[in-house]
Amino acid sequence: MAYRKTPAEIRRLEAAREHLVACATSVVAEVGWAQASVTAVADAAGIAAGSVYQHFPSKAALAVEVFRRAAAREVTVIGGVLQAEGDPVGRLRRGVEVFARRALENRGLAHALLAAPADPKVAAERIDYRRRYHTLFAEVVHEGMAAGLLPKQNGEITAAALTGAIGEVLVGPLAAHDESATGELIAELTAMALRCAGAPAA
Amino acid sequence: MAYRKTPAEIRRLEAAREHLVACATSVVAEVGWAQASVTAVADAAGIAAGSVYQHFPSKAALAVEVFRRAAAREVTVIGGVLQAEGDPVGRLRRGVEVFARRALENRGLAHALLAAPADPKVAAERIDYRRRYHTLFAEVVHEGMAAGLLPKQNGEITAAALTGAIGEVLVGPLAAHDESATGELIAELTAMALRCAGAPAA
DNA sequence: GGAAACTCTGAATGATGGTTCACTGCTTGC
DNA sequence: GCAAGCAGTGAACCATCATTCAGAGTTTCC
Repeated sequence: MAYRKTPAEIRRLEAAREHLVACATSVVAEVGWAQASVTAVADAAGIAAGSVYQHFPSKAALAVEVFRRAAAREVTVIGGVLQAEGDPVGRLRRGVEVFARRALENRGLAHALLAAPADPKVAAERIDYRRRYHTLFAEVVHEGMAAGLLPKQNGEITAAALTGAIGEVLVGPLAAHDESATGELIAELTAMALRCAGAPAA
Repeated sequence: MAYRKTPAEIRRLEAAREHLVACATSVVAEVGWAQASVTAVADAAGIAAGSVYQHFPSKAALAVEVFRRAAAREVTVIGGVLQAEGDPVGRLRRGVEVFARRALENRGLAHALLAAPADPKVAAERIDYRRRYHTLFAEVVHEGMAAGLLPKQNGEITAAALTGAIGEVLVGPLAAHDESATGELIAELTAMALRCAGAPAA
């Protein structure tokens, strides 16, 4: 017993891991999952390729961690908005707006989360990620129906539709490089979402 | 000049190519793009792996051909429905219905076209495929607005939203193996699509 | 029948990129 | 200072497939 990790050493290792995850996230946001090789990620973090395997058992595990962190951040934010106090329809509108704004502000990452080609493990995470949005939207839709603000409908289907609709509308602008007409885009997107859920026109 | 393809030989080669495309389509529908190796496809067609390269310069070229054929069939059918005579809203409803019914009747292929992980060349085709739906939906929405049946809106955004919404709603059931409640699914899906475009409730 | 030109075969080739590992150098506890 | 044990390195290793190619089998035309 001539070696035992001191607290400072543990902190240093954890920091290195965090740094790796952060750098990997940047690389993925910039070049997508397919181009984010272990070498590229390691280079970005300033370490050797082999060192990645001191923090993660495989490339897939690192990729999953990157996805989960980013996905959790988004879901938390949107969940907070959708589950706030007050009018369900207003919350839905605001949720869509925040979703779109955040995506357009961090396009690379949004594209990686929503649409960029990814290996199977990450694709599985993405399904889960979308399911979480389904759940959140379904809740609001159900509350809206209960409050008599939305017509009778299958909340789960509407929720899935909202997820898909918002994603598809944003994917084009996310891939494009011009930032024109963001305001109009968001206005039209929220209007569409409200119609989709059956909210009466303002 | 001691050899020149006879018409029968040309026909035989074309048939072989068609057969290869058909078998490749089946394989892709069954196991997805990622698992459809050249060997697997060649085996399914009853030829050697090397023979694939007499009909296509690369695996990617074959994959693109498979995608294009299947995509063109779907777009043609849905286009026919959406561009028929009569009430734009009715055509939209019917288009969504036909889309969903066909997808649920050929789940493997629908999944391959809509969602299954694919290599870049195929992914690019998929973007084009979805753009064709955008165009078709946008036309109907514009006609609906012109006829005063739909409220003022950005037709392109609604069209993209419809594409994404329908895809997302179907992807779950497409992956699942139970065929329960197909009727209700289609009914709810069409109702959602009409709300999304702003058609007044029936 | 036979030479030329083609199709078909499937094992060898090659490229890619994740993973390993022998080695270097640092940290720990005595 | 020193022995033990760990973190970090990066070149070698390895697995996976798409792709090639030399040879075998067919078809064509004289």
